[in-house]
Amino acid sequence: MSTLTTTSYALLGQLAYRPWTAYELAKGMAWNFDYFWPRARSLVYAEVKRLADAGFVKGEMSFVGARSRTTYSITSEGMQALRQWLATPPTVFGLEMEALVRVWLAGFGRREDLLQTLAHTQAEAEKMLRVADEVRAAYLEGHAPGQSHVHVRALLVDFLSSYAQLARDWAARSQASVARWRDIDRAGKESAALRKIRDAPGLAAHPDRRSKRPRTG
Amino acid sequence: MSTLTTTSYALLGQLAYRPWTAYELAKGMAWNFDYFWPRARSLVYAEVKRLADAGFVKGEMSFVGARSRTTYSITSEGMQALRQWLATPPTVFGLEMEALVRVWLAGFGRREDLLQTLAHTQAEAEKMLRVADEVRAAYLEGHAPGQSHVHVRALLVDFLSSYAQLARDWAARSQASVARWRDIDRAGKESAALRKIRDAPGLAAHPDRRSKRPRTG
DNA sequence: GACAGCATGTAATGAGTTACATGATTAA
DNA sequence: TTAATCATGTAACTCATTACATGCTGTC
Repeated sequence: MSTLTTTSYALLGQLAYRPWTAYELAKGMAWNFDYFWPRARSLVYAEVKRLADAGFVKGEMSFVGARSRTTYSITSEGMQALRQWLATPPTVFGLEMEALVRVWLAGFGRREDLLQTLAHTQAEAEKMLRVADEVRAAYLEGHAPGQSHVHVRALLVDFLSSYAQLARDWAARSQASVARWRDIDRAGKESAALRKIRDAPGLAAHPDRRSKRPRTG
Repeated sequence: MSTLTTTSYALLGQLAYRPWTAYELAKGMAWNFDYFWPRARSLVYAEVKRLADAGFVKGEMSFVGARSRTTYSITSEGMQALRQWLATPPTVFGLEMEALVRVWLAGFGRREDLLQTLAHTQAEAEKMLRVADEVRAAYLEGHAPGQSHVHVRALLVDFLSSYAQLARDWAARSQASVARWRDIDRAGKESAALRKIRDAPGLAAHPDRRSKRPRTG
């Protein structure tokens, strides 16, 4: 066990609250991290075993009928490792968004393909907003699973809701643009494109871009 | 060669413009896709070879001194595969953002660790905004590498700039919140957190949330 | 008593990364 | 002529995924 991965720390973090069975951990990974650190269920089983080998968690075996089940809890070494990691700077900053790859390549496909991609993105973003609504309601009503950490979870909710809204709005306005095209070719679309590029947010603050401005194109 | 990956299609897409050497392809991957489909340089060499084995691209070997160099170009089968893929629905929608994992776990670390994570995120987002500024300037001046596809690239620029702005603004306002804390514990921070959660965007449109509203908390 | 769904994993495989190696080119 | 940088890969490894296997539990 040379170094732990971000996934390892996500698991350690869940175990820092209380002991979980492997199955519960897998469910928790999906519920808590899927929108910003998605991992397959089966990886959890393997990873928590690595953590046990390294002494950061310990597993207690019990039985359900003839079947064994392991409940894991964090050790003090595990807590220490978690605390140390939290003090290091983050490494990964980025998206992984296939839809954007498709947009980059859109010129080689059909206009309808692009519209489909955008519609799909909008639908996914709206699903995310609905999930966010439920999570927000749970916190506001005081019975969210992470209620004891509301003050930090609020930062997450803020980011994820804002992101989902951004994705939805972008998909919607992009669909509106593309819907006005009659094909995927460039001809006759440059000036609108350049206007969009000019109006995109830059490093300087643009408090009310996209507001009505004199049409000078 | 059973199935191609998104990375394969990203490469095919670059080759759809013109032939490239493996080195140029690797540079292009970094330049064009790093912000939404980041992949290691070495993967490009392996992947383009797979594409050649499958007949989707063909490589032409030449020499620079004693050293060989391969220039790849797309075949008609490759173009066809690309077009077909563009007609399928996208699969992946999501972030992969370590910083958010750290926020989720922040309660187990120190307040300064959280501030560091947020500052790092803000710096990265600002770097991204600077890059976006350069890209936008290149398009507006008419000499961007992808100028012939401005009309679709404008959609990308729109998304990425908006995303970078979102990340920066979130990091900034979150730092402001956390700066007001004296420790990482929950005590005394609930009501502000709940206010933040309530004000986060939901499925319904909130055109001017976060505007001044009567303080009733 | 069977069928659906929950629970608990293992096996095989692959996509992707880091580290290494080394030739060519350019500037000091 | 050395050092830095650009160019062109290969090798070893691991993180992660998909597919499979199988036991338990409730219900019709």
